Amino acid sequence: MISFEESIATAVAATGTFKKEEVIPLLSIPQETTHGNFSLPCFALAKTLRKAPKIIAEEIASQIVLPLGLSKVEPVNGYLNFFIDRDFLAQSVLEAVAATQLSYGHFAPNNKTVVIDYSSPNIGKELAFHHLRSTMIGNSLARIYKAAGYRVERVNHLGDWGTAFGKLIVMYLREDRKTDPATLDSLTVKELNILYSSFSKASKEEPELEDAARAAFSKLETGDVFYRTLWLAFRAATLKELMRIYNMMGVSFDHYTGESFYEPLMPAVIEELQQKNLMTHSQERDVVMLDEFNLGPCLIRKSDGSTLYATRDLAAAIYRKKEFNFDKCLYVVDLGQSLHFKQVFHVLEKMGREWYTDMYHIPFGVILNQSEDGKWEKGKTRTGTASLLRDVIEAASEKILTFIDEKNPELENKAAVATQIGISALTFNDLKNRRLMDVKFDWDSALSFEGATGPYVQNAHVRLCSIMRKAGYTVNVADVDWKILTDDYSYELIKVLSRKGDRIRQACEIDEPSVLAQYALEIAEAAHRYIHNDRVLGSPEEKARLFLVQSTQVVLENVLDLLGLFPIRAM
RNA sequence: GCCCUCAUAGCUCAGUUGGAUAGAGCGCGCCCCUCCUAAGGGUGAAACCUGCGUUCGACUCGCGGUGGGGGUACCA
Repeated sequence: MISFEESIATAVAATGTFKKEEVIPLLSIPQETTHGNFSLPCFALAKTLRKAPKIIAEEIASQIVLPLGLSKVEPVNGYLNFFIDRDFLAQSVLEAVAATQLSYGHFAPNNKTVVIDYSSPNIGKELAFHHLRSTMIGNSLARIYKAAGYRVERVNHLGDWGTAFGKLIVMYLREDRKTDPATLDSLTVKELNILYSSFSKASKEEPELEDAARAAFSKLETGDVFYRTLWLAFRAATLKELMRIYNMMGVSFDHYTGESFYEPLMPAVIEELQQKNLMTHSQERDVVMLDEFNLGPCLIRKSDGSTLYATRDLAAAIYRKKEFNFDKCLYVVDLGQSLHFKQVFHVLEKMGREWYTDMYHIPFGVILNQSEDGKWEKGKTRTGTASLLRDVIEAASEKILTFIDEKNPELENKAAVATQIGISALTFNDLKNRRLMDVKFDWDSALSFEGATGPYVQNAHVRLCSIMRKAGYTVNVADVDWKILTDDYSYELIKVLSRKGDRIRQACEIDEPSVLAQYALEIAEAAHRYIHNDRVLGSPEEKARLFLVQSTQVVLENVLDLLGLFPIRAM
């Protein structure tokens, strides 16, 4: 199918004014309905043609031969406004939806591979609310990239290696806990979390504990069997809880390759750095200097010889390139780590890995918590200022359940649906704004489900499903009279549906799920308005209108899915 | 100090890649359930941090301020 933009461009070019390739980037979609579907500003030509834009627009309008599907063109104040035939638009959009269903607006495979690293929580700590961001942004990006034609490798780069484990080990042994298999097997994240905070507290009194932790990690890294047993137990306990939450959220990964996975690969990295003469010894540590990029040094090895996360990220990047031969590799990590990624990418550059330009840090704003003196600052798991993810999910689900009891007490599987709506609400709240925006967390707004929220979008989907259910039959494309779908409400809704492909492309280009979240709101809004104004069941226009309802439902269902929201059918 | 990032209505945010009269939600004022889920629809008041610059045209791009947040060698 030839796009409207293209046929307009061809027609305009035929008048001998604009060149065809000049037109498409200039075409915009006016916000005013009275300005048509596409608008071409003619100001750019004023200089070369030595004419007023107003005159140019009028001349083109009088000479142009309208392509198929356009009903009129109108010159106004130097703009050229194009109007699409309403029934032509209805037919071309809805036929495409009918033919492609959930994959309407998706792109053909492009033979490119993208690796997306997201969620990547630290083992030994409970998931805090801020982990929702990386998890859901990454989850949505993975779905968006797939829709855009990419092969996607979803990687959970678990933080299961590093000094943190030294801390846990030190604390565990210091508290003289049992280390028999049964006890280790029944460990919970909660206990580990407490162990963590006790370490932080204790190390304030005894700073030498920090050294003990580093030593313990060093011992772990050099292969101490007993320490490794403890480490495995800590890891397993966390993973169990992690999987429970991921399942509940509908999130999954192709690879759970944590930092420890790269442990055997690190000596090669260090050797290469040495061979290429990139590593220098400074302040007792092994570093790569990055002065030429106006950056501080990248730390490769501590004074006791153990590695840091930059070392492991280098090994991981090299491994991923070899394993997946990616065209892009994304790191969905908060903006506080942008320096770290800049350093890692530049070290790769210095190592001669020319694919370092395919590595992208996809930063997002941090969750801010209000402290007692009223200032907003980054929450800390350690000090307990950050809320736990499972607590927030639980509170959201509970609140939704009271809604259901009030509005639709007969609903089946109330509790399960409430959880799905609750999680979707939190997810949507996280995705609806540009990812770089900081999020000020407070319980009231996190649990506010009125207005532009997940439940609003889900409700639109539910109402569409409800109409379809009550109709009891589905309409075939061949039986639709397109002329019926030309009133203002149908037309506005169809226009929204027609933009799906554009939105997917844009969301993918700028790695921004909020593009689709805003789009979901647009669909929901147009759908709510449509079914409020155009009665479907029992009306003379029932067939055509029901077909529009079906089409809208399919489009919305997939958009919800691309965002990682549950497209529920009853609430 | 240096680096990154954000600034639009009372509050929380959109703004189609530089285009015409800057849009929503919450809150505030009204209206609409004998009507497919009122978790809805309609309607009113209300805004581009500041100064230069680029441009036919700037909320959007560039430079300088101001304010919030984050980062800045052995945590991740």
